[in-house]
Amino acid sequence: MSARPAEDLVKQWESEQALLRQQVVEGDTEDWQRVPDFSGLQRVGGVDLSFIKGDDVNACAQLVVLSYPDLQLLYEDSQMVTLTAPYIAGFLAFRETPFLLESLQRLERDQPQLLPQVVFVDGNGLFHYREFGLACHLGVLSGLPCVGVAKNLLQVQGVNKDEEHQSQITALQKGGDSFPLTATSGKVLGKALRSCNKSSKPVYVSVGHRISLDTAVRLTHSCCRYRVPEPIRQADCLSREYLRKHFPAADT
DNA sequence: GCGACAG
DNA sequence: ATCTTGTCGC
Repeated sequence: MSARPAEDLVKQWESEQALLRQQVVEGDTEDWQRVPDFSGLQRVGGVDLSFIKGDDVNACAQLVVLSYPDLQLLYEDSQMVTLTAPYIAGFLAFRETPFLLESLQRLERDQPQLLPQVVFVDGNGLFHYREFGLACHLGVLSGLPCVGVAKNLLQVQGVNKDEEHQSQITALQKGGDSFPLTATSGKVLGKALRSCNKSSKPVYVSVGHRISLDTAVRLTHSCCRYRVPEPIRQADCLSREYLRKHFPAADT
């Protein structure tokens, strides 16, 4: 009698995205975002989830807060969580957001003075099928400025990884160079950024919430020691470390 | 059937 | 996301 479960779920999720989408603030809202050296910015956050091999249900949700501009670790929180929602492209937020939000809420409860002034999210923001990726979702629900940084290009709204895209990547000569990811509509949904001199493979930056695209790109570059911005990289490293420690490889 | 598919 | 160490190159 019932339709395939995923179909109804996806429709429900689509309408929820459309509703929350209206709450995204696409521009700069903070004073530090408007000055060249980001003076006034002292804490940047990063979130990530790591999984145990062969297990897509149990994961470690990680939050880190780093000092800015030194990028030293000020706070870290690892929490094992049980994921219920499936991963469906375009709906990553429904799988991950609840647990990332809980991490931020624990911090607000226990050490509110350490709350980050901006959060880097592993995934896209407005650069998304319906312009509402994980970074927007977490931004709206937390109310915090968020930046989406994806390691792989999502082919959406007319943005393709074709020869044109490849040649644009080749033209990125040094860290900080970027080019726009423009939708068929003409709207710039994000930017491909060469985040440091060493890596020729760009990262894909887009607005999550309460920040402009240009500011997001500039800030991302300023937080990169390696290809992936330090807050996300630290969150990734620490969550994997946590899993290694608490769930050692179950070999013979 | 083929290709795409953030994490 | 994860499977995977050393290795070739700058």
